[in-house]
Amino acid sequence: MSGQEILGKGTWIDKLASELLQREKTLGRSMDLLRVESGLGASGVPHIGSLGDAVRAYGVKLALENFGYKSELIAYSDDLDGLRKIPEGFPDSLKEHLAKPVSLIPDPYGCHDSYGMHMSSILLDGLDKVGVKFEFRRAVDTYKHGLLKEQIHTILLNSAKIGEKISELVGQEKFQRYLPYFPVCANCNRLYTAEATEYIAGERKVKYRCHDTEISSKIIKGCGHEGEADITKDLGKLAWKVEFAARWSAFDIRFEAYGKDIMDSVKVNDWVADEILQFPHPHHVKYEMFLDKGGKKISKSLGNVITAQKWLELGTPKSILLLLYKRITGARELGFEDIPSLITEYNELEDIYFGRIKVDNQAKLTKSKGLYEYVNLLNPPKQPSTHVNYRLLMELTKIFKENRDERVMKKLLDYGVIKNPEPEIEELIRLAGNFSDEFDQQEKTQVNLQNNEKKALKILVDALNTDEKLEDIQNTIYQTAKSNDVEPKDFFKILYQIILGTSRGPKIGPFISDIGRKQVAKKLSEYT
RNA sequence: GGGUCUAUGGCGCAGCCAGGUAGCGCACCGGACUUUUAAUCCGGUUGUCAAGGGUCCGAAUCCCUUUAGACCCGCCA
Repeated sequence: MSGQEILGKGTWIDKLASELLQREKTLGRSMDLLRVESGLGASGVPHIGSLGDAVRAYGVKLALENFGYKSELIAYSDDLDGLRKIPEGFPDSLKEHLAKPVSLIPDPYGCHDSYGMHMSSILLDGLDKVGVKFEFRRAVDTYKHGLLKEQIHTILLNSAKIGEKISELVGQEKFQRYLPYFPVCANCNRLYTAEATEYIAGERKVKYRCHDTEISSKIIKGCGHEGEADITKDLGKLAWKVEFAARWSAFDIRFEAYGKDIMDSVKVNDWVADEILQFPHPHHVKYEMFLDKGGKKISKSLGNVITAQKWLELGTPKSILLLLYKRITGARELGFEDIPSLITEYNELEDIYFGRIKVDNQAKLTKSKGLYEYVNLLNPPKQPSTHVNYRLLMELTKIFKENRDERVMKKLLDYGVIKNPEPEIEELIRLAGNFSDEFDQQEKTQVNLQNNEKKALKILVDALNTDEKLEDIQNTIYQTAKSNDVEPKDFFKILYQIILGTSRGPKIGPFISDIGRKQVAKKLSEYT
């Protein structure tokens, strides 16, 4: 035992926050307000990874507050980025807007002020739904109001030095030839095509020429326009390699997480912040990308995008928060099929938190309780909720497709799993139902029947159709099979295949009563 | 070229970041219930934690080396 004390609530979030505090103390900066930042992409459909960045940053904010400091999360939409590619499922009409800042492109669905806002809103909506609070900022306003003008000025004055450093740190040489600033071409409204070559410091203007460029292995035509852009008010933006640094300095950001795909950019930006802008870079944590179940990067074109909205149709907000807070290290293969186990895991954590499950190891107990608190955004409920085994719910929702809420609830009451119908349970039934519908649409199994099996099935159909009260459907099925030379085992299997599309299922007699004898008879008769 | 992650029963994975009894699901075996199906419930078997070294009273966990796989960066963001 190292004798190390447990920090805060014992999670990686607390550890990170305390590292941050330690660092700020050493730097001697004001600690009146510790801002954390999360960058939101605005050019593609936001997926769970983008959400994760903000949710985790919010966790750090909560940890800082828990340590007694004031903190704030800035959610910054990169809506001055140019559109590089039309996302899957979006209209081709966007083509004419390629390379334009996403905040200058009209919303193809007409519901927001721009394409960029449309995309950002999807993410903001996700954050609202899981309960994350933030201050929203937009790149387009930030530049328009000249909030970064001093930083841009300093960066452009030092562009030669920066270009050299970029080459040294990450081997990229283009900024030895061009300024790390992209004006929006005054003639064609395009970004990236305008290459800035000279900074007129006295006028705070850059000279540029709009020419052809290559983005995502596609040639974007420039218009040939030559002009000057005023960095304090004309539209344009810093290149990513230096933009974070400018933002950190202007907004006084003390923490920002980043994905491993932008590791190099962060390395450069840290240097620019420290050495050029004289603003000690924020504390960082790096996380891995979410991959799909085959270990492939999640990408729109592969159709494996996991959005918060879709997730929340299938699982609880807490299942997302648990996923994102349980750990940050390690590569993650992720799919919607993880939802049931996350919900189960949450219930376990709740049991630990309320002392229903004993955990001997003190450190682990603290950590589990802490994780539970973070998943509840440090505002845990006073009472444990009613737990329903999610697997049971999925089984039940698979069986009942009509009047699902009512009938599944009734079953749960019958089984004694719950005492009273509760709205939360109703919600769980809805989610589990969506999940079943989504993942249980197995192809209509072709059931090939022998003559004797057909005959047995016909007799069973007749029996089910009579109004006579059948003492025991289970028994009837069994006897019907036996008296027609069909192995009961096979006969049951056939019934499961026809009714459920699987080769196994719940005890079939009571099950048929539940669904309704006539209804089952009708379905079975299709195969006779 | 540079960088990151991963490797744990037959299969799929958790545990690792803050060292202290190697766990879960599926599969498998046994029992209960059952009219020899199924479901459910109870119990059980399965591991040199990739290999090697180091630190430590103690390592799946921390450090170094090696092997294998995956991913990211070297357009843009």
